[in-house]
Amino acid sequence: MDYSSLINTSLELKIGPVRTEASTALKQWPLAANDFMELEKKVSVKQQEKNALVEEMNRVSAENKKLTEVLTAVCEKYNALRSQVMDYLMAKNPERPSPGPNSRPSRKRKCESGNDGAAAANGSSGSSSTDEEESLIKRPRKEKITAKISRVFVRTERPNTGLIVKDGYLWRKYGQKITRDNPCPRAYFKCSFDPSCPVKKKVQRSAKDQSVLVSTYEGEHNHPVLSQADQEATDPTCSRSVTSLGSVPHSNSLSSTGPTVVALDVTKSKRANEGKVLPGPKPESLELQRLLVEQMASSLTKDTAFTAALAAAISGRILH
DNA sequence: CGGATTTGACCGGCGC
DNA sequence: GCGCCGGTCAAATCCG
Repeated sequence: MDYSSLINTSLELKIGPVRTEASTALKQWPLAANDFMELEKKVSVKQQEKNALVEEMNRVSAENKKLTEVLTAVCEKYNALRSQVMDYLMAKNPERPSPGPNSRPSRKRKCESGNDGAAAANGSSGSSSTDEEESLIKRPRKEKITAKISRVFVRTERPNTGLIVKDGYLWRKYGQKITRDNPCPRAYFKCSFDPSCPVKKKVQRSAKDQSVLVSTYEGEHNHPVLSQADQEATDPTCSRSVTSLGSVPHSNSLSSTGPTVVALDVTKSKRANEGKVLPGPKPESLELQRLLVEQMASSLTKDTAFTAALAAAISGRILH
């Protein structure tokens, strides 16, 4: 990305005309010739400074370009490494996350860690016969649910729209809870399209960035995604792009080896509630460009040499 | 009036 | 064994 092409570095300082004015003045008032000679020298010095500034700006632009490339590479490597670590941890200790001083936040039900949902049902084996019947009913379902876990990040522009992630399926909210590590409530959804569908969904705003909704899918749908007509009947704001998003729990879920992290950004969608998979770097690059322009403008205004040249150009134009 | 949502209570796993 | 915490249930409430 060449920022120099984005910024007009010439700034149209009109230094040239100042020199011609000085030459004309020389002819008209010979007594002031020495003063104008000095002025001419100063103008040429300013011109050199301007060239140096342009050169410096080009150099900084090239440096920024290199840094952006390095940052992109680092991000890619980080994501790859992170998924490898997750795979390794889950393969090494599938029942529980690795213990440690920070293990407290990960103290969750086993079913969330992606494997042992039957343990919860087995825990009630010592109770009454009705409980046993319940656990017999619940056990196979839980085993199914914990088969696949996927996680989806959805950025939303409207923080007050609630914990609704349009993904092409029908969900019924059955609970909401405020968790310890996040001030935002977590909503629990079941698939309501088919009562026998074992899929569950948890939606919670990210603690770090509350514009990001984190939805965690557990299990696999035993029915196809809603048709476009069905989606529009249930939610008129749904669009074709939502249909593609609806396949996320299938296409991005992993086996019990670990969760998948998918970054989705709907801020660029025409409608706020649309979900759309977008390549990450593009909006970031635009933001980076804007930031760079602002920083360059800021540094230029702080540069006394530049402001002096600018003042000379303006005064020359006014005198002219 | 029926389905969806809300919300407080309850259950069970887990760490201490 | 106790208390904390996440997950689920179910009655109450809302809404079209």
